[in-house]
Amino acid sequence: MPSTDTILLASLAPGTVAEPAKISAVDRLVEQIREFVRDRGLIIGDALPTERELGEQFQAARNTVREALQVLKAYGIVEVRPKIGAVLSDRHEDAVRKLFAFQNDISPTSFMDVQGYRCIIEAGIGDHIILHATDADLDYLDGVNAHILKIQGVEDAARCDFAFHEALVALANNRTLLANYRLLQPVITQIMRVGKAARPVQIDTHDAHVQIIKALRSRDRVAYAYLISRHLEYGLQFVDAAGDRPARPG
Amino acid sequence: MPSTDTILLASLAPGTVAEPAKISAVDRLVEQIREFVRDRGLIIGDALPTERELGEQFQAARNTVREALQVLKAYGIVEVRPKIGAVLSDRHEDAVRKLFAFQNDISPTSFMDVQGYRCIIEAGIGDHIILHATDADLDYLDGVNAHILKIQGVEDAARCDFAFHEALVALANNRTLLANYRLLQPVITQIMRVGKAARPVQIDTHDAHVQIIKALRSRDRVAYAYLISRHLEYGLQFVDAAGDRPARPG
DNA sequence: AATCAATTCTTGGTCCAACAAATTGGGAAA
DNA sequence: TTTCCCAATTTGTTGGACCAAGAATTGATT
Repeated sequence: MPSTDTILLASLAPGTVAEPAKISAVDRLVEQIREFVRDRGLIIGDALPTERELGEQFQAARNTVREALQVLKAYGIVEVRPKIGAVLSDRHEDAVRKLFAFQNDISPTSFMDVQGYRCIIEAGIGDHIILHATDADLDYLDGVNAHILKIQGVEDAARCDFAFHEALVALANNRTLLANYRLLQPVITQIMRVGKAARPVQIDTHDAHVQIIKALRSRDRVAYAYLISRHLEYGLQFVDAAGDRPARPG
Repeated sequence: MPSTDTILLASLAPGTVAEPAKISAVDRLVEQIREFVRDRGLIIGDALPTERELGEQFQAARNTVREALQVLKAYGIVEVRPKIGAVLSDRHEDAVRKLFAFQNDISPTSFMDVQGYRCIIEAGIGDHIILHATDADLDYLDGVNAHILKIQGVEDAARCDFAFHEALVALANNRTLLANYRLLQPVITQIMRVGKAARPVQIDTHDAHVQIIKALRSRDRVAYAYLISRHLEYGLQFVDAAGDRPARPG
């Protein structure tokens, strides 16, 4: 109820009104460099010209170029190594993820919230998976799931668990959804770490996944929705019990 | 199928391995400034010290401070106004959105994809809305919807339309979901613009929304799922026809 | 005394020059 | 040919300079 009050204001507010004139040299450079990359068709791993060359080419001082490169670096578009120069990077998604992560500080309530989100998504895509997934896809899911049993550390277990659920979401065959789900990777794996630290539950997790895959194989959407919900709520119990106040890293 | 091949590799890859030593002065400054903000309990709108003062306080040259500020600015944490200085900003979400936006540049396929995502989400949250939404919430939805008829421009119409769907998603009562949905705001409103430019469909849109709200009022989840799906597919037709190759802005 | 205009001062925006550190490449020596 | 060392190039960082614009102060006028 309180949240709904702010919705209209937030979305009807002027929002991002682009200021017309007065573009700073740094912002201009950022755009020019991006154009440069686009026009030349540069690809991941290719190196940009040196800072001095960029400055000469775009009529800007080296400091200005450096400020622009810092922005590009923050965006995960380039990665600059001493002596080599700035090379095009594929860390863009990481940058988005990192940035997105600092938005929701990890707190018990956000744990619950994220788990609720997963429940909505993963339960909701059942029909789509059943529609799109081939037997080969489900075999692949089995393969991913099999890794879980072969793993020792909590960290690796969490990563494997996430890989399974990520693959599940991927089967809905929607890039936007997958991208959004991946944004939550740090938070989700954190939830998994906490859960798995409470007690070793690899076997339980594996079995739950097996049942979920079985439901998908038999195209049983009701069973799938039930099993995935139960599976997610199961994990939530541990979080709720053990992760009441998760230690803040750093 | 091709996408699934990369999933495991992507998620099992070493990922973000933090380089142990050799933290740059700029990164150190970024962290120090964030600490400074935390420790002082500074709030949105508060001003940071001047660049010269920051440099003196943290033993760094002004150029270095500026590079750090560029990073903070890219993150949407600060907004620096000439003469005023750097002030704490709440544009963090905008930064995430902007960053997320230039990942998927708008193409017909991504139009389809985003619309598919919306279908999954908005149809999937029916149960949650029915569970959580009060009559007051639905009245509020009616209010948002009413704006659509009073509006002329395509831009405003798109914004209003988005506001309705955003409010709908908000009723699922999950912050994570809402944040994720909001990330797509630029893309979604773009879709709406294209659709509404094809022909003025305010009345159709309004009526569809009315029906959706009615379904929610009567707690009819089947009707809701049907209506929302049809509504989204309806919009998709226009996109498909008119927005085959949407003009690239800029 | 109050108000308004002019001046000064502060501050971000940009540029320049210089040095340190690191890595690369080539050249010299074995 | 191989190995080692030195020099050159490039990023990282610093300090300083100037400009433009806005804020603050000061002064004049009513």
